[in-house]
Amino acid sequence: MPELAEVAYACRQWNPGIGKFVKEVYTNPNSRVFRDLSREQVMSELSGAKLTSSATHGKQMLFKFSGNRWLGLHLGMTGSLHIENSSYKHCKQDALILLQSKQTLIFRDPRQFGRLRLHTGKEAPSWWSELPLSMLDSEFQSEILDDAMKRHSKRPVKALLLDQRYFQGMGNWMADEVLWRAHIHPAQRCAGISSAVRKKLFTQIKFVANGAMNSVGKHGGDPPKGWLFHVRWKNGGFCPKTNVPLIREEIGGRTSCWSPGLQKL
DNA sequence: ATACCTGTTTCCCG
DNA sequence: CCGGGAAACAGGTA
Repeated sequence: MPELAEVAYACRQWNPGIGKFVKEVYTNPNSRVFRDLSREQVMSELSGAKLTSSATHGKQMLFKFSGNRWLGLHLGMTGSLHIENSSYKHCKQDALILLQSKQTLIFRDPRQFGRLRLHTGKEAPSWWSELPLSMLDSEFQSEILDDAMKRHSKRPVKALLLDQRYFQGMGNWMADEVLWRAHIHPAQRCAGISSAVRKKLFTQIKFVANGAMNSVGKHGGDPPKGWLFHVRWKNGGFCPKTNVPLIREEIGGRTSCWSPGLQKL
């Protein structure tokens, strides 16, 4: 379930492995997550290396190993990280396994939309250091939203929110949550949004990003009670604010859920 | 059997 | 060159 806060939580699953050496590496020869690199290189570079730190930025993860090795990891649609004891036997969906003396670190991804990257160097790779500002950063301010909306004036606002160039870590459920709170219809074109409504939108982007980190990001469970999240997954849900039946429809290429009346075109 | 899916990249169009 | 949208990727689940 990998959006901003779920990625942060997933990343922490490997924390018990920090400071420990990797004895052995398993790579699944059939997994597409290796499409940008060679499995042989992953095995040779990570075998014997010590995991020294981990970090996330939006949906991206970066693990640092001794010997100036770096492993970039993206969970895609169905990726997940796990930790098991050292007698763990891999299953079909496991893409990468780092075997340590006391535990096994697992990257599992049945649908294989995730991806791995390798980098060697004193500094983190440029694709990481050049990522757009995080929504959680105090420097993430409304000008970013204003500029994006100006540039993409014809796009439905829902599609803009999902654009990782501007909103690192925003995913489908977060975007629906934000628009529901800001009372904006997901199909609304950016050009049709007033600066007053834009302000509300920015406030809710920050609120949902921070709120998700403080709930999902901490314990890995669901967001707080009352969030749209709990009722948006399937047809038949009701708006937590107005108790009116919700609408689900594809907008901007993704299933969107909104509350008619509250969010009008 | 069929439809659906918490993401990203690539390709095509204007 | 750009912005915008659809298709493709793949397999588990309902």
